[in-house]
Order: sequence, then structure tokens, then C-alpha cells
Amino acid sequence: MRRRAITTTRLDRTLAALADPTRRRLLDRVGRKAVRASDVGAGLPMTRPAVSKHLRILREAGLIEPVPQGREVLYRLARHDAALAQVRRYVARLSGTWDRALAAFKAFAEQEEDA
Amino acid sequence: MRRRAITTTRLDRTLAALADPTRRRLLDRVGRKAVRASDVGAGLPMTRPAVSKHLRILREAGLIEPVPQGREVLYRLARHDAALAQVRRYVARLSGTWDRALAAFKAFAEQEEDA
DNA sequence: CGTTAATGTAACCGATCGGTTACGCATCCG
DNA sequence: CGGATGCGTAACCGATCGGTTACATTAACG
Repeated sequence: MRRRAITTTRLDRTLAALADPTRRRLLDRVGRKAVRASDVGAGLPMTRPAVSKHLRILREAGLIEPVPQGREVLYRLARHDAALAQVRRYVARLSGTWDRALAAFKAFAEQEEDA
Repeated sequence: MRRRAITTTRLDRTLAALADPTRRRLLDRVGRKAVRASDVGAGLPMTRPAVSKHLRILREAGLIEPVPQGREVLYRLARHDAALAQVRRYVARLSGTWDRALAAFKAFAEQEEDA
């Protein structure tokens, strides 16, 4: 035992990336329009390296991508939204499971009512 | 600085709960049909307390709920899917952002083409 | 060509995480 | 009633996380 998940899938990485409120905030900013690396964290209570690490996580999750421009680096949403699409599919599947479960529950409740 | 997010929102909790593959697996099992606490982790390489802690996280995220039955406890999907709905809304909003960004990018590419 | 500006990374630190073993507590059953 | 069963939690442990400061690198500019 003690072994932890050896393989970190992309769904894991993407969900983990989205699970942090700071990262969602940064992602939101990048989503409005491409932003310089230095500007992404403007006004947020943390240093530039912290932002840089968040950007790395978002990048490795497939959510954003860097666009080097001379010595600056712009960040924008990834042109291929495969990562988010995977999350969407998972959530959709889970919602389906929920619908079925709720239907079954309602059926049970009505059956209970008869008794 | 150094302060970490003081307020952990429900969206945070739910996304974090879903970000772990083991927890998604347990959630999937519970989703098929209500399962006894002891049985949820059957066959998985971990001890019962570990499963219990995962169940607690899924429960506090609003995804599952316990149904005490004598000395046993069944777990089922939460009857109110508010937590998942919130995730769904967030993902939908993010998808919208993506669509706009991709459209803008395509427009830019075509404009580039003209030049 | 040397300096400055922009970025990323390494090394470190306290807190949290995912797991374990040990224990406590309630409920059933002989 | 007393043991057994089912469940949760406390205490602990190594690994990871989110932040920091310090440094390395690369591109622009006088």
C-alpha cells in the first residue's frame, strides 16, 4: 500500500489546476485577452515567481499557452481546448449519472408512497 | 503576504474533491447505486479509514450524502446537485470565454492573411 | 558592448494532503 | 448483558503545494 497514483492523467491536472481560486482568477484574466506574464498577477497579493508557477501549472494543464514576443511573453488561452473539453465531458457524464440517480430516487419515493 | 485563501468556497471544495482520481472512482461507484461505507473501497489498495476520509471530502463538497441504517451507513449521491451544478455553470462560462477567444483568434488570423 | 528589463527556475519553508495504525463509540446478536 | 461488527476520528508521517527570496538567462537599448 502507501502507493499514490503513479499516473497523473490530464483530467487530474486540469481539475487540479482549476481547483485553486487564484489560478481561476489568473485564467479569467488571460481569457479576456492575452496578457504579459508580468501583468497577469497585477494587484494580487503575491510575488511574480508565485504567478509564474501558477502560469506553469495552467500551461501544463493545457489551458493556456505562452506567446513569446521578444523578451516578453504573452499568455493566452490554448488554441486547442482539448483539456477543457475533457473536463466538460466528465462533468456531463457525471450529470447524467445524477439524473439517473434522481429519477431512481423519485421512483422509489413514489413506490414508497404506495405502501 | 504569505496569507493563503482565507475563504474556501464551495466551488473550490467541489473541484478539489473531483481532482483526485481515487475520489472520482469512489464517486462513480456511489453513483451507480447506494453503497455501504465498507464496500465503497472494495478492491482498492487502501485501508478503510482512507476511504472514510475520501467519503468525508466528497460529502463536505456536497456530492454525496450518508444514509444511516442501523449500525451501517449507506452513501448515495446528494439529492440536491447544487454542488455539481455550480461546477457545470463554471465550466460552461469558461467554455464561452474559450469560444469568444477562438473566434477572435480566427478573425485575427484572417486579417493577418489579408496583409 | 555593457546595462537594464522580463522571465523563469532553484532552494527553501510552513501548511495541507493522502495514506497509515490505533482507538472510541454505537448498534446488533448470541 | 457481553462480545462482535461497522464506522468515524485522532495522531502521526512522507510528499506535495503555494508561497517566498535569490539567482540565471535572454532580449532590448543607450
